[in-house]
Order: sequence, then structure tokens, then C-alpha cells
Amino acid sequence: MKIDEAKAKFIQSWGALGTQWGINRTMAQIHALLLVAIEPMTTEQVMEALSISRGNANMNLRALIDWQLVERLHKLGERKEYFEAEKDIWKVATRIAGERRKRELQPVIETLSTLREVEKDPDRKAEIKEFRKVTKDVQQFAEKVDQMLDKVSKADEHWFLGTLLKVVRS
Amino acid sequence: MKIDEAKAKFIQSWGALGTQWGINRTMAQIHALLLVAIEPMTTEQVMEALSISRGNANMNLRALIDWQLVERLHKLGERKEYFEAEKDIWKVATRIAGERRKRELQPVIETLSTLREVEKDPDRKAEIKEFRKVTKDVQQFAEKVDQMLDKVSKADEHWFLGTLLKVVRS
DNA sequence: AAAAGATTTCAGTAATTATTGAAAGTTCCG
DNA sequence: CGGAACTTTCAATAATTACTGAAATCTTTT
Repeated sequence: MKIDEAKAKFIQSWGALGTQWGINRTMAQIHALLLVAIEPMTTEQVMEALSISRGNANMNLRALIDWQLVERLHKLGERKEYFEAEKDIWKVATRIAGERRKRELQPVIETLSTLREVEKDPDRKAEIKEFRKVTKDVQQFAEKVDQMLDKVSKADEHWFLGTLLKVVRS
Repeated sequence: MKIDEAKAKFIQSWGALGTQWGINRTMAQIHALLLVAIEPMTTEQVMEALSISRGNANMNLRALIDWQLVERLHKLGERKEYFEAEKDIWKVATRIAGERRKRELQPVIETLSTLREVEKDPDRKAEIKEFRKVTKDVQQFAEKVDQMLDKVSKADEHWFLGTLLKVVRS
């Protein structure tokens, strides 16, 4: 396989994975593009490489920066912005874990805790009991996952590797 | 909060979480509905409760069965099918881990391994070296996650609780 | 075998989500 | 200041994804 074909497949495949995980295709593709780029790229270059509009490139680059997966940088004496991906895959994973925890898991945990205060109703005792049991279980599970993600998002590579190995072996 | 309102919020919230994780809203809502149901429900009851069409209810119930999150059952002397959710949240989590591993991670791992065979090209040595490094890292990471998910998807609750706790503490 | 009860399929349509492109906004420099 | 270089915004549009509903199929009963 030629290098260009391989890069295209990598970008393609990363994009597909993104869509399955609630990240939009273009955002994942730009990330992949920058991951295999040998040096930082401009918005123009990203637009060109992926055949996307300026607006789209701009929005998704900003989103990647927001997720801390990409950094903005400037070359001396140039006004253009350049973009560079975090290439340490362990860092990428921890950043994603941290973001998703903050954006998705925490709101759910909050909602769950409000649901636990359901009113008593003598006519629907069994139903309420069941509801409280399910929400309690879900809440406990969500909190465990939250703690784990928190840990992961703050971990360094050494911790991460060590723990993953331990988990896999145990 | 009244029980009906609480149930509605739970279903709502579970549905929203689903969409963020690449599972369609209705599938997640049906799952939530069955989770808090006190007894198995028919397709008709699901349609009614969520105001959805027969086709939609049928397709998503089938998908849930496929994911092993819901079971089909029959009441004696009745022709209708009833549906019941797996209520053990640990089992739910392991089933989801298993499915996503099979459906999403494994194809990516396969693609990655094909990409590692990129042709040499004396004019683009640095580029190829970089590409091989990135794809190798990603592949190694994906394999670790795959092993972990495999472990999790085969684990029983006891293992799960123990290991998660260990991870959180370490 | 045919009617009744129940489930499945899928083409058409609706809803949602992503993208474009042009206009507005910034920043830098003479 | 004025304008060139670049970035950001966002209403309109396109692409994708999900849902409906009626017809087809399957299954049980008489």
C-alpha cells in the first residue's frame, strides 16, 4: 500500500469510529489528518486535504482545541495559525475520558439524584420500590464509572499502562 | 416528584445519553421504559407508552434483544410476546462492552494492521516513519482496550466491582 | 384450509445533524 | 485611519439518520 492511500484509509477509519462514538465525522477526520501530519497545518491545508469548507474546518478545529486534542500555534513572522495534534495516544485517551465525563456523565448523575426523591404513593408501592431500586443501581454504577474516568483523566501514562495491564491480567 | 414524572425523566435522560453514545434515542428509551417497568410489556404497551409506531417499536425491541439487553417471553395461553429488560446493571454494562468491542473496536484493529504494511518510498522517509509510529501506537492502545473490554464482557459482577474499586483506589 | 392474531419489512417521509459560503468581525501594519 | 490578511459566525441547504404506516408474512386456531 502506498503512503497516501494508507493515510486516507486511516483518516477514513478514524472518522467512522468517531461517528459511532458521538463525535462528528469531520472532527475525527481532522484529528486523524493532524495525527499523521509530519508538521503543523494551516486551515487552508486542512480544507484542501479533506475537501471541506472554511467554516467547517474552522468550527471543528476549534472543537478539537476545546477538547485539548489539538493545539494552535504560530510561526514566527507569520499571521496564519497552524494546528498540531497531540500525538501521545495515552494523552489523547485521557483527554477524551475527561471531556466525556464532564459533558455527559455528570449531567446524568445529577438528574439521577433528583429522581431518587420520588413521592410516596400507597396505591403504587411496588412500582415505586422497583423504580427506586433501578435508579439506585444505575446511580451507583454511574458514580463508579465517574470515579474511574476521573482517575484516568488525571493519570499519566505510567499509571495508565500499569493499571490497564493489571486489569487485563487479573 | 410524582412517580410518573420521575419515570418520564428517567426515560428521557437515558435516551439522551444513548444518542451521545451512538445508540439511537428510541432504543435507549425503550430500554429505560422496560428497566423501570414492574412487569414485562407487550409491543402495544411500549408503543403507547412512548407514542411510537409499531415498526419503530418492533425494530428497536429486536435490536435490544440482539444486544442481549432485553428478553422475549411468552405468557401461558397467550399469543402475544412480552418483553423484559435485564435489570442487573452490571450485566447491562458487560453486554454493552461486549457488543461495542465486537462491532466497533475489532474492525478498527483489523484495518490498522493492514495499514502497517505501507510501502517504502525513499522520497518520503520521514513521513512514512511518522505514519508507522502513530499507527503502531494507536494499534497498541486499541489492543489494550480490546483486551480490557473482553475481560469486562466476560466478567461477573464480583470481579467487576472488585476491579473497578481497585482501579479507582490505586 | 381459511380466518384471526400477531410480527416483520420497507418505501416514503420526517426529523435531526452537519456543511457551506458569504458576510461580519478581528488583528496587524503602513 | 484604511486596508489587507486572516478568522469567526450563522442562515440556508444538504446529507444523514430515524420513524411511520400499511402491506406482506408468519403462526395459531377452528
